[in-house]
Amino acid sequence: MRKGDATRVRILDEATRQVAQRGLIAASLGDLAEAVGLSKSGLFKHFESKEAMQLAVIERAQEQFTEYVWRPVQDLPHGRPRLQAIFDRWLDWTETECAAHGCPIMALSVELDDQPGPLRDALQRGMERWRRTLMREFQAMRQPPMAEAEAAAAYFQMKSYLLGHSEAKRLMGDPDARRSARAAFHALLDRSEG
Amino acid sequence: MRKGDATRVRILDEATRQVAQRGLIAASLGDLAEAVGLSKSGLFKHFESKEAMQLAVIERAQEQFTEYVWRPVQDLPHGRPRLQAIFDRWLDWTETECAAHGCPIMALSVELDDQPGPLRDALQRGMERWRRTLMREFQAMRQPPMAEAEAAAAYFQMKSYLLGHSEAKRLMGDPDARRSARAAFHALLDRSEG
DNA sequence: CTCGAAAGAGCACGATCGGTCACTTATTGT
DNA sequence: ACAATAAGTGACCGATCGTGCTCTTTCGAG
Repeated sequence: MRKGDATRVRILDEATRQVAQRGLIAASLGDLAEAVGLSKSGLFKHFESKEAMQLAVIERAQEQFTEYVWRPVQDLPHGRPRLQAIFDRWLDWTETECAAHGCPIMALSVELDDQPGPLRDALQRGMERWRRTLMREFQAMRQPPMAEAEAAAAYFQMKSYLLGHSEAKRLMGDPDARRSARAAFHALLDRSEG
Repeated sequence: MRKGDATRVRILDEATRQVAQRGLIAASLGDLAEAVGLSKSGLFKHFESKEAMQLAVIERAQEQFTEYVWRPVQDLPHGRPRLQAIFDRWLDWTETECAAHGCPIMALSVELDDQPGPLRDALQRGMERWRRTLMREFQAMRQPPMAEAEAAAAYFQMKSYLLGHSEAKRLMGDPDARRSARAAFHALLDRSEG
């Protein structure tokens, strides 16, 4: 039961890459098996169905994101220092980690946003948790903490700048994308500070 | 030669819907033919290949967007009034026009952003033109016109809010998405005004 | 009205899709 | 070390993919 788990992770990591590049539907078991170095049926034995694998991919992608963006900042002080570090780390995620194949979470977002079901639910759950986390960081910028509505507005803008950065950088090839995003975000932090 | 053109438009409109929902690769000629009421080969005669059709879909989607967002505002005064109208119209595009199947342009953006070739080029071209148009509107907010770099920064934020709105509304089902986006955008306009 | 051309139907192709099954090989607990 | 079980293989299924081909229907210019 131990070797199987290692293989399963290898499959999911490769699947995450292919999903980021081609989307959930277009990522085929055949290509995936070849990339991992397994036969199609050998790979398939690790999952009950393709949808089960897709679900696992969604969880894995969010795990990777958390590992990359959240882990390095979780010892920083709450509020502005942590928010700045998260933002920069998120930019790195988009520009470096996802440079070759795209961001799996963004690919999933666009693909699943009009497709109800357990897959979308899993994605929404993870993103909602992450949103609550970031809102708490905004609230911690002030003493007493800012109102929930204001934190929600701040989160909306932060997330927007990150989406804007991704499009500008990845699709449009804008070399100033990172600078634009950071400038906008720092202005937001200034506005949010008491 | 006239009936063929009408059919071609019917095909492209339906194809645009399917591309918005499932993506370029996953939108199949079989389903498309059935939805339009043609045989697969009858439909195929209107295009040299699937890629040629995909290219036509990209052009058509941008045409639809321009028609919906730009046309109704082009008689308004330059600067703030027109920008406000564009933003609201764009929100309508996302919330109403694309409610059922998603925004084709956003689907194309995510799918093509790491896939060089004529398809991505066509998409980039259209979006760059639209960006220049919006930047000119920002510049027209001031006398003398604001610097190009500042207009670029303003455009970046505007586009970001629209992306944020789409994700909040469509994926997360946030009922406040429109309000959040409008509030952020109006604050941006205030900041941008001389 | 006629006739050539355009529009479309029907069929078939090789490839690939997700998925199953019987079988062999490798790993693990005892 | 040995039996039990997990991991992985290969052949195969029906369905569907994009794309040709030939044939029929429909249209529009003269």
